[in-house]
Amino acid sequence: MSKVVGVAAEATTYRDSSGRTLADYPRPSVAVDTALLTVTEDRLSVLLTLTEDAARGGKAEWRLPGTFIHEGETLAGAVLRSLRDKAGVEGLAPRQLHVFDDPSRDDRGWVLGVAHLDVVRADRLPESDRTRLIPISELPPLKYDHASIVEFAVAALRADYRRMPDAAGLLEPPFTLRALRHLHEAVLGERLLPDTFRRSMTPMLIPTGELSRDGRGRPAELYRPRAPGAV
Amino acid sequence: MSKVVGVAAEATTYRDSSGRTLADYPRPSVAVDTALLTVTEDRLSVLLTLTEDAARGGKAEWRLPGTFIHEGETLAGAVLRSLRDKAGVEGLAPRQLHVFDDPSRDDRGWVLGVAHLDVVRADRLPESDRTRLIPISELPPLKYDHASIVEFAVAALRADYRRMPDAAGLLEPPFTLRALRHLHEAVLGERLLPDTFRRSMTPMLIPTGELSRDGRGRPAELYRPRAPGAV
DNA sequence: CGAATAGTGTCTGTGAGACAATATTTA
DNA sequence: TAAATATTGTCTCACAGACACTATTCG
Repeated sequence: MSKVVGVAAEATTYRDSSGRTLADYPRPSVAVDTALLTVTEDRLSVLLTLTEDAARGGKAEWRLPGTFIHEGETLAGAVLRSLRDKAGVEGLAPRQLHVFDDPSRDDRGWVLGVAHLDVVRADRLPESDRTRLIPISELPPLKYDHASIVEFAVAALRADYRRMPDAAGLLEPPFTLRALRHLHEAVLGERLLPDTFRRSMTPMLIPTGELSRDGRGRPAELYRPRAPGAV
Repeated sequence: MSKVVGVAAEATTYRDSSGRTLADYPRPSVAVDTALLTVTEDRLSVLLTLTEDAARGGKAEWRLPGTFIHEGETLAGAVLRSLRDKAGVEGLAPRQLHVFDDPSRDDRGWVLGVAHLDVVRADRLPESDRTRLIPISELPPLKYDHASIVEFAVAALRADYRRMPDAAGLLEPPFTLRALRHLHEAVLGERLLPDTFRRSMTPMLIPTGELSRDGRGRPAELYRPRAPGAV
């Protein structure tokens, strides 16, 4: 039998009931693609990059940052690596969304795509001519099934924000209820009543006693998120 | 470079910016494992199988049915194949739950495990000496991370049943509210008040006008599930 | 003082939980 | 008729939405 390159060494030790090893069966390439969401100028936005094809004379197309998973690496590790390499962002917490498995979804071959969501404050995203922050209400056509990934990601993030204050940590504590409400309005894409919002959020916030003196009117109290599960 | 066997043919056509093809990078094996849930004797149960190791003198261990994905096959296709081959069940609707990606989770090598949930009526599950239906409250130790998969699956199914009547179609319509309530009690693992349950479910049910004459007391009306999204 | 913003009082409607009453059948 | 089950009435509580009012600051 021909020699097999580029596969896990340990995979050659195990033999199944037919005497075959894992390496004797075809394996898919596995990619991770990440919808990196953030809020800029009160709008929920996603980080897009230009395809490499553009650099080689092909048509420029927008896509989500992604990469193929390496041996010995977790999916989250691959996501962090791709975000570092393609967007220059560090230290995030990727969340797995869905595996896209249509055998013909990638014209390069048999590729499973594991969609991820990650969230980061916009000020930690460096500007670049290969990447851009686009409001999710103004998405251009995306390559592969990346538009579906953005849909999954937005739905997941909105569910989080309906459940608790600043689930993704986009706000630096302590913050005012006004700032928190503006953030939620951006994420959810709808206006919220200040009094209803306050009453629904205060059980999950700890008042600091300090006041914010930013705006014109009466100073607002500053809050910190309460540890989830606490009374 | 050495010849590569057992990989997608098309994968050799595409070359990336470094001139490499997909086949030049190591790829993981991808397995699907399925928690096949059902209700027997008013208890939520899962289908377990004995590991092949047992047949070859190894220690007998319980696991979920699973298989490696084949080329050109979808994940759902692999799940259906594994359930047909290992449990003799046909015609289900697998639902993707989560990818388990710990590089050391499988001692045979680098294997990603895509956990799935599927649901079927117990009477369609043939008896076998290699498979068993075990109530989820009495699970034995499971191989790999299969105990986590069962947890994911149970949580997903319970969320479905909290949302709508018989989300998985375990009941043959038309059915009485009593039968539906017993089913929900089995899935959720808790008692439900008959009147509260009725009022929460009737908006999603269509009364047939027919009556059931099974039990002793006043006959119960028979209902069919309303198409989701309808008024 | 007046504008602006923060925060509270309170009314209303909705829906879940709970208990009680009524309805219809079989033994 | 008595027991069993189905179905409805209704009370209470909690909470979201909505509007109005009070509180505190800056210019």
